[in-house]
Order: sequence, then C-alpha cells, then structure tokens
Amino acid sequence: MANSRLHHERASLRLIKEKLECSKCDSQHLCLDSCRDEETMHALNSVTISKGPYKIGDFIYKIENQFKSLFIIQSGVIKLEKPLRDGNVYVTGFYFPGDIIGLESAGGAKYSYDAVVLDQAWVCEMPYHYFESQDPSSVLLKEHIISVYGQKLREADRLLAHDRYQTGEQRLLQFLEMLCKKLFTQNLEKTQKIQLPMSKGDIANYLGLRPESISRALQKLQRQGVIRNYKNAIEIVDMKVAKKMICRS
Amino acid sequence: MANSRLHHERASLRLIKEKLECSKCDSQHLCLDSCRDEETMHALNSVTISKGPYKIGDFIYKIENQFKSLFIIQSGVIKLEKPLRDGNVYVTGFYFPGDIIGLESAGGAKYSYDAVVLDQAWVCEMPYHYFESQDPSSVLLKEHIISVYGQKLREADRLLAHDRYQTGEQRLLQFLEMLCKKLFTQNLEKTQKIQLPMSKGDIANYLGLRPESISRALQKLQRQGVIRNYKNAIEIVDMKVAKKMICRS
DNA sequence: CGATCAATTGAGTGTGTTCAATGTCAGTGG
DNA sequence: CCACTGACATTGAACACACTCAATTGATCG
Repeated sequence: MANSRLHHERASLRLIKEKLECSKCDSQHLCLDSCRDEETMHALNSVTISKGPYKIGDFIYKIENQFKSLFIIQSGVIKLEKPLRDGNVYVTGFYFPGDIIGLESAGGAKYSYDAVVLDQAWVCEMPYHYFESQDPSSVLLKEHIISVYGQKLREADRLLAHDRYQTGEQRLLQFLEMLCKKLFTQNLEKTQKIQLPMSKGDIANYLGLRPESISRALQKLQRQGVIRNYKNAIEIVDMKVAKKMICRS
Repeated sequence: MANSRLHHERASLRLIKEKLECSKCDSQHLCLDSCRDEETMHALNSVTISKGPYKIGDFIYKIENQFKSLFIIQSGVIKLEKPLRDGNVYVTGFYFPGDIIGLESAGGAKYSYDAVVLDQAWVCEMPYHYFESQDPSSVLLKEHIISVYGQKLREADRLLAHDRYQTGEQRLLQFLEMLCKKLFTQNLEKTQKIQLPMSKGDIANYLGLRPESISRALQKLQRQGVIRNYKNAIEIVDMKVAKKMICRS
C-alpha cells in the first residue's frame, strides 16, 4: 500500500511533535498577514490545531466527508483528486508546505476532492466555523482569504489558457520548473535534481496526458540534453534552455 | 467597431433607467442571501450603484484599470478576456444576468481581464472597499462571497478536467447546453434556438479550439441532425441525443 | 460599390492517443 | 534465496483529432 519511493526521510522534513505557535509558522502569509496584532495571533493560535504525522497514502480528508476545515500544509506533499464514475481518478493539483487546501470545497456541504498524502505531512487545521464567527480577527482573515481566492482563480484561468496553447512537452517542463520552485525554496537545496513525490502517472493525469506521452517527452528532452530522467527523480540539466522551451515558440 | 449582429433588441432586455432597489433585484442570491434583514438590505442598497446602458463593445472595466469594484450583471452579456503579448486574446468566460464579475481580480491591484459587453448591459457596481469595512452587513456578505468563490474554483477545476477528457465536439455541445440554460432561464423562452451573443471565433477561443474546428464540428452535428447551424444562431434540434453525446462514450 | 471581417471548406501535417508488449522494481511467500 | 506478483514505466506501431495554411464565400459597413 504505502508507496515506498519516499521511505528515505527528506532532509527537509520537520517533525512537529506538538502544536506549533502561529508566530513561528512558515505559512503566516496565509493567515497572519491579515493582521499581526497580539490579539489576532492569540485568536488564531487558539482556534487552529496542528495535526500529524500523516503517512503516505493517508487522507487529510475524503470526498464524502463533511466540509469542516481548511488545512494549511506545514510539511509534506498532498495531492487533491476526484474519483470518476468510470473508476479513473482526476488529479486536480499538488500542494506543498505553505499551501492551503480546502478552499475549493467552501460553499459545499462535503469536500470536493480526496486529499491524499504523497510525502509524510503535518498540517494546521483551521475549523471553518471560525469564519462564521463575528470574532474581529476572523473578519480580517475573511477579507484576506478573499484575496487568496482571487489569486487561485487567476491561477486556474492561467492554467486553462496555457493548456490550450502549449504542447504537452512545454506543460511538462513548466510543471517541473514549478516543482523546482516549490521544493527548493522550502529546502534551500542547490541541486536541480527533483525527487518526485508523485508518480509519473499522477503527473500525466494532472497535465492531461497519457503516461506514455510523458515517457516519450522525458525521453526526448533527455536526448536533447535538457533533463535527465531517473526512475523516481528528474534532474534539470539546463534550466536556461528549459525556460526558453516553455515560452511560446 | 460595434458588433452589429445584436442590434436587434433582445426581447428580454430590461432597460433600467434608475437605481434598482436591491429588494427587487434578480441577483439577490449573490448578496442578499447572506442576510435578509431590513438593515442589511438598506446597507447594500446604499453602497451599490446601478450603471448602464453599456453598448456592445463597451468595457465594464479594462485590464489596466485599478481594481475597485465587483459588478453584478442585471441584463446583457459580458465576456472576460486577456490580451496576450502576441496580439491574440484569450477569452476566459462569458457572463449573464445574475452572474458576478470582478471576483477573479480580488487580491490584485488591477483588474486581471477586460470585461467586454457583448449584448447591451446594465450592471450593479459593488465597491470593493465595502468589503474592507467593518459594517456588520459586509461581514456576513464576505462569508457568503467565500462560498461563491468555492463554487467558482470547483467550476474551474471541472472545466480543466473536462477539457482533458472530452473531444472538441463534446465541449462544444456542452457549451451550447450551458448557453441554453443561461439564456432560457432568464428569458423564459421555450424554443431551443440560441441567438449567439458572441462570435463563433470567441467560442472557439474559449473552448481552446480553432474557428475552423468549430465550423467543422457544427457542420458534422448538423449532418447528424443534432443541431442546426445558422449564421449567428444555433438550434438544438435533439437535446436528448446532444446530452448523450456530451457524456464520456 | 469595394473593403473588411467572420465563417466556411479543403488538403496535408503533426501531436498525442490507443492498444499491446516488454521492462523494471519492491514486496511477498514458498 | 529465488520465483512470483502487481504497480509503474517504457517502447513501438497504427490511428485520430485538431491544427496549419490557403482559398473561397458571405455579410456588413463606409
């Protein structure tokens, strides 16, 4: 069951044994940016719950669960996916430390996706009923969350636009570059070798391609000397060329 | 400049000469649903501004304008699009009476798209600074808007998923069915003949296809007796078959 | 009336798919 | 320890959908 590719503990893994003070959290931009006074910090600190560790294959929430909370990822990697009637699944996104999940389910009675752990994770649970309170700190946070939503909508539209005008190869490169940013700003690593937290099948699914097409694209890029393709890792040999190839020809 | 295809006034066109009372607005589900007491209604009524008529080709807002307000569409049709560096544009959506636009720009300094009028429109402007007030009515509205955002995100993800696994023909049919719903729930028309408020080129752009592909798909569907293709209109002859064709084969 | 833009139609091309076979690796049980 | 299993990845060949490029038609407008 457990995907063994990641049994090697990532150097970056922070093992949080108890509730992390909001003032020490890496994801303050998501909530504390709304207001940084003593009182707000205390309110947030008392309403949020640190949870973990979640193991590979665990669910943070499942699609049939009642929508109750947002989750901010403190460590690990999580994918959101929706099972389809025909037995297939549709991978809708990958999330990393500092990201927030659950926003996409707001306004519904249940969660809209399964949140599956890809790399051992700790999360900060923020009960949604906090947003329904008249607490002054929540009022400011609501406003802030709205701007986060705007960003997410723009990102979704950007994806739609790019998916239309880029080849599979370009989307793949763009995905790898995003992965670089997400993983390396967190880990402060210098190398560009990416240990893939997700299967190549998941990547294919997310990018709207077949696993075969991903294989062929990776193989072609390797022949061109842009990347190196490993079993569960990819190394970007020439980031400059890679970035050039992403842009419209 | 003005697209003349719609110079025939649509029967549904409501000419609002002055500010429409919130209590009489058709789009109450977007704002008043947050709270229906006297006080909230009065607060909304005093903060919103009815504007129009906007003519075909007018802009509700432009991409370089400072983000200031959300707009609820009271009548008419509006498209959102973004000019690309290469001179092309990317059409991101079509909006109808009861829809809200501007949400996608929240959190940014400027609007993220051009809002172009496709059919003579009246809108209700809701200044964004209202959301930054501590007014109790705005607190409830904020919460409501968050659930609207959740819906929009889910819709965006659904689009992404469908774009991946459906053919152009299926997406086109799905688009036409959506148009039916949007236009006919508003107009109470019985016929399934759709006067297209947007050009077929716009439809192609929105669906991520070439105009030629749209032409060919429409022609094929007409041969099959599912639709009838007119210059600026499309008639769905057999909605049952159309719906069947939309589903995954 | 010519100019312009949208829509259509045709022929050839290409990217990604489908289907099927093979390869690789980790875990499991004899 | 080795053979078996199952999931994931790779490779090949044939095919299909949508694209590109180009020419034509049609409608609208000055």
